[in-house]
Amino acid sequence: MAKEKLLLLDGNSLAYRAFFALPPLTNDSGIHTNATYGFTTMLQKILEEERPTQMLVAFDAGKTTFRHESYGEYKGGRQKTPPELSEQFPYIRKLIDAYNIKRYELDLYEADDIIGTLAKQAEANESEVIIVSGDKDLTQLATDNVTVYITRKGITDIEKYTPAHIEDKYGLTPAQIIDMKGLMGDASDNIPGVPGVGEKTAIKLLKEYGSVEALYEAIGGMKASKMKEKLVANEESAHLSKKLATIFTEAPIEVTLDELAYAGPNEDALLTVWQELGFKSLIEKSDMQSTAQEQEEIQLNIVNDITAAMLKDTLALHVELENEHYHSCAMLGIAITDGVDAKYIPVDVALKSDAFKAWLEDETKKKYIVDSKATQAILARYDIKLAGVAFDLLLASYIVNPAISGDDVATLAKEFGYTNVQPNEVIYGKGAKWTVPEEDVLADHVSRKAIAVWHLQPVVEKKLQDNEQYDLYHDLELPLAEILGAMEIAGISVNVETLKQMGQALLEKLSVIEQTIYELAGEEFNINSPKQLGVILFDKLGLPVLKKTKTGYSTAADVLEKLQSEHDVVKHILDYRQLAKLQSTYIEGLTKEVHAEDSKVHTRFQQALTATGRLSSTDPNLQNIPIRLEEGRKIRQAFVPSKEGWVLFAADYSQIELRVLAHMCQDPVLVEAFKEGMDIHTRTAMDVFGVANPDEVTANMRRTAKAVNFGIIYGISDYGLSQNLDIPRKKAAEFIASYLQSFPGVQGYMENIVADAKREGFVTTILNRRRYLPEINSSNFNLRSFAERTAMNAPIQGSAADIIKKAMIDMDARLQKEGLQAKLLLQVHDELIFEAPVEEIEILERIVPEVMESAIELTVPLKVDYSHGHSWYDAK
DNA sequence: ATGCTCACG
DNA sequence: ACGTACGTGAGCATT
Repeated sequence: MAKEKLLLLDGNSLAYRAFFALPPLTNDSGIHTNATYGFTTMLQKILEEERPTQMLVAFDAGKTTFRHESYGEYKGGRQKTPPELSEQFPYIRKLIDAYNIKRYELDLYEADDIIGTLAKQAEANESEVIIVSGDKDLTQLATDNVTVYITRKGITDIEKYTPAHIEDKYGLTPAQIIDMKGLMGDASDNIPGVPGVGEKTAIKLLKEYGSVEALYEAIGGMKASKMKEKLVANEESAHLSKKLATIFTEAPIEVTLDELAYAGPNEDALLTVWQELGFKSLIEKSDMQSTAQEQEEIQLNIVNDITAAMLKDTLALHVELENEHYHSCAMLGIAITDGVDAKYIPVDVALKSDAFKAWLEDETKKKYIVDSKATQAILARYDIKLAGVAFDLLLASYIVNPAISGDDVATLAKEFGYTNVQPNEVIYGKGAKWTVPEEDVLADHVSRKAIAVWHLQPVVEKKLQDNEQYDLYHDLELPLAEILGAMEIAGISVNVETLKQMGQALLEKLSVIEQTIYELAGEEFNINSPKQLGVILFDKLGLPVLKKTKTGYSTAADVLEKLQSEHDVVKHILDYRQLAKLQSTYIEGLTKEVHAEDSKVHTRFQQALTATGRLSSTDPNLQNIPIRLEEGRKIRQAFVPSKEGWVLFAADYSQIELRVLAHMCQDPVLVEAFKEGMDIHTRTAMDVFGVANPDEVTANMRRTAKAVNFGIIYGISDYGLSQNLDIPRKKAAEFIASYLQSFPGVQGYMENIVADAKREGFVTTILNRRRYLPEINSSNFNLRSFAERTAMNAPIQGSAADIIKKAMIDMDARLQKEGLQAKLLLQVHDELIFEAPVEEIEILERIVPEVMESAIELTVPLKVDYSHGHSWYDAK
């Protein structure tokens, strides 16, 4: 018989966890759903990952348990279960039933005891057992066959406690967890323990004595101390606490293991509960949606001949593509609609119609499109210059809420309550199963997309108007899409030969370093594998473990840097890492992206992706080409102008984010510093360190001040700063306090922006871009803190993005007005890269800074630095 | 598919 | 006490 795998869930604990981890969601009928939703997602994930053969969810029974007999105050002083949670328990039971999972509760016993008892029985049967709970007490049950999963931060993130993990984490055996509880107590269960003994002390004592009993036997020999006094005075409490914390594994349960067989959910029942609770995303994700998503009939003609009458003044247009790589992929089909009926135009029919091409290029013929940039780019490959874009669903949705994910029309449409279009996955399948369907199915799908766009245009534009974001969408993002399209289509030339030579040199260097590492390590292994590297460094060579990841030892650069003095191999590994990154990502990866026809790379700028309003760049990412280290920076020598006699011209904003901050907070010292053109990090150092004269600021003071400035932009935390500067957290906290005292305007801004976010649920940028922060009022400290830091950072990063986007639009207009050949090629968050005939450099040096600096007027000046050269490397 | 690491602003 | 800097994308190893 195949080995059984038993999954035991602590129902109460997980429901509580889910309730407090998630914001207070409600469904359409006003029922709270955060606990049910969290519980469901956790369950889905664990079912998917573990595929158990047996399952049970245990619940606590009534108020009193056998523990109350020995200790009346057990779980005393607990806050009453919030009513918002109580109302969800019936649904959780319903959900469990719909999954066909056994649930069980037993009078006088807690869920822990049921779980402990069953785990023990199953282990005797040689089953594999997994226990899932939010309560670390359960870890005492871990054995070689029983793993305890404890949720951490949220509910789907799980820490797996095996005996080895417990040894690693606490230096204790699972059984000693009970002793630990006995000594330190547990406030949430009102278990007293020994006052004054916390986790650290408890572990120390247990490492020395082994158990509570052994400790008290040996206590006579312990040298006199405050701690000894406390231990002696509370001996009884320690023994009682240990008893209370001990999970009872002999509970008189009436279920047997054979009753726990799990064979999957009752899909109909589950779907019904999900619908009742309003779990739309889960319904959509599951395979059960076919029953859920009824599609209405549409009017559709497949046309073989395009007539003038079809090409109206305003139409929704959808060009369906094979995949997202619109610079290289094929078109699958085209649809147009005026909302009444749809016309599906096969690609070959469209391409041979001059009337259709003329319509596409006619500025006065208005088009409503999902993704105008993709459409512009694909048509450009057939020498068609798309004009007259009057609506872009992707951009409009993104401005309404940048968190709206995905570029699939169905996903976007659903956000606005329109469901009469299927997700791509349903039509094409995904992964290896992807196929283009029969023409009638394809025609229907593509037409539905066009119809969706037509219907959504007024809906989404209205929403933009209501939010006072129409201008941002219409005057900034929409024209920017066309400019980005032109940049992508233009591409940037890459000298493949240069890359190839660099690659050769790198390979030689790498193989030398590789051999050195093997020699120093005493064996060959895969240096690229953090797992294997960890074994070599920390097990074999015995280096101290300073940081761990979820899955093992951390071998990140900041850790290795601290280990350099411990062993010679570390330095070589750092070198290897640096060069290997260059080789794989920037030599090999980039080379693969160069188009053979024109020797250029054509990135795609994602305009509707980031949470803050920034762009991102893919295939290849041209926004993370190395610059900080010289070896990497040389990669930029391969980026060259596309024509003889041309050069690359680069212009970047100096300190744009800090200037934005100065503008928004109006702190007098910060504003003054920028107005006077001071070095801002030096100025900050003067204030933080209380130095009156810039000359007295040392390099180290400036470096610290710079880190503090970054911290301010990111939403400061003492821990973050301490990590960055590798200083004690206390020291970091002092720097921050000193900063905020010197710049009270900044402090006020930070406080206000967080308060605004808590009230409104979102923060905004200079041009009224929004970022919603649903977790800002969470009772979960981590979620809330993250949202608070985001509230501080998003307006700064987002406003900087607004500014450079506006500058790109102004710059495009200016280049046209001046009749220049210069072309904008790239944007890298705070810099613009052009190529131009060398004769135009003089004029660019005048107009580029002028346009960029006046893109949006702030109360502090914007400053732009610029340079040019025969490669991107030389434009420095 | 996911986690780790590392490249950029 | 909690457990962290903000925003991205790509390659590799591993499951």
